[in-house]
Amino acid sequence: MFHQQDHLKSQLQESHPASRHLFHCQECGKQYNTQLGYRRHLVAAHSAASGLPCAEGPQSLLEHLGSHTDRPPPLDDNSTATVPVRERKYSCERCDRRFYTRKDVRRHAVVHTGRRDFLCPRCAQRFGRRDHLTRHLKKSHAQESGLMPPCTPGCTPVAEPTAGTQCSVKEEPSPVASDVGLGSKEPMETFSRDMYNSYPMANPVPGMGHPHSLMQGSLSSSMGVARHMPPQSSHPHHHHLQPPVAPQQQPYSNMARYQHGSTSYPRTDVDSFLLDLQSAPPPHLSAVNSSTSTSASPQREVLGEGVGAGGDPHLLSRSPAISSSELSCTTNMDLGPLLGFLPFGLPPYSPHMGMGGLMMSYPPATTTTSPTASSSGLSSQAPGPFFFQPPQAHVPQGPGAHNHSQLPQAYSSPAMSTSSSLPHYYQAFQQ
DNA sequence: GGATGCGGCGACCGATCC
DNA sequence: GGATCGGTCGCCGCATCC
Repeated sequence: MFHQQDHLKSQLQESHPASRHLFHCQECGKQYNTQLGYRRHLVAAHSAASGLPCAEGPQSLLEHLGSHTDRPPPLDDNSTATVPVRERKYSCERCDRRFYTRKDVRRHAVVHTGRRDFLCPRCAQRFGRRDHLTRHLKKSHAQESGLMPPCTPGCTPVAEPTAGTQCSVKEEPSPVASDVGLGSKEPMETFSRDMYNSYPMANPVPGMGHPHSLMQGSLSSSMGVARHMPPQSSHPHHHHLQPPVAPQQQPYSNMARYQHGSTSYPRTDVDSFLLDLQSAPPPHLSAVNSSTSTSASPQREVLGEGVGAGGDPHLLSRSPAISSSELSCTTNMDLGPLLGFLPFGLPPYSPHMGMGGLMMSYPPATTTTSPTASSSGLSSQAPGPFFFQPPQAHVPQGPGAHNHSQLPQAYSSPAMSTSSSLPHYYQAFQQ
């Protein structure tokens, strides 16, 4: 669909969003809105005679141009004078480090949050980025499993329940992040990262037994999340409960695409979801939360509160756009206290970690599912080995069963209606 | 020297704009 | 409907650590 030039254009415009019509070719007089267009023009029309310092051919010139964009323009600009210097326009709020794109800033945020959401299913080592886990798996565990890395598309995690599973530890930000972020937009970012980077947590330690056993009556179910994902949802991007009976049918590729905050989420649904989270009442852990977590994670506060503590039990699930995996992460159970005792190299649990508690979500042990979940038939979008256990205690399902009218007043607070889309989670600290 | 952390960036995709 | 925007994913190279 899109090619390198298109993407380059996007990227360049991202770096220079206000630089439309700023690129003027002094050789032919053509103007271009974007640096990319101008570059392409240079490559296509003036690559040989443009006086570009590169002796490389046009084939590689376009790519090579990027290597020059950090440099100041030549003082005696005969031809390419108006090419602006590519600057690291996007800076990190916490360290003032600068990046070329916002996405780099976002990814960089992990450095400050200390989040390591990606857990190696074989050695329980955690990584802050998925590709790190992938690389780790390829390098360190390739021969052990003889399988494709769990996070590679096409894998069948459940076919390899313990090894071939992409794991995500819902690790909340480190104390550093908590400290730094409080003054800024860290909470939102933290949550956004939860939303985006959370992956199903398969059993990371084969010796731990069936992961389901850990979460009988998981927080997810106790919170009533995903219980009412409209099985007949007409939205193609809606994420549905994963029928526990066939989790292996979910290609990871599908999961990844939607689980990480794809922009495909219906805006309205995300809005309502954000609304719910942001307007959640003050921290008050639900019974489940209190029994499994001692940290006062804002994330959990919101999530736990919204459902478990008198809040709308449909808080999370009310937004059908939220994938089951997302729900899994947002309803993560803080297993820090538990895992702190487990001998696989996880950092000891510290109640002072705040958002840094190790959180994982496991699929429930039982295979009893609501007809809704089992019949959703949308396993392709559910995360690999991970799935939701619809709560045993059901609430009325079907359209209208979870409309906003049932929400507490706070959930419809207009003050929280500023968020407009899921990507804006990140914009909270991008701007 | 290998593993890991990190940034750069290409590929791809869905949403939105025009 | 094409162009554009904004997002995730993952590869690569480099730096650092052990």
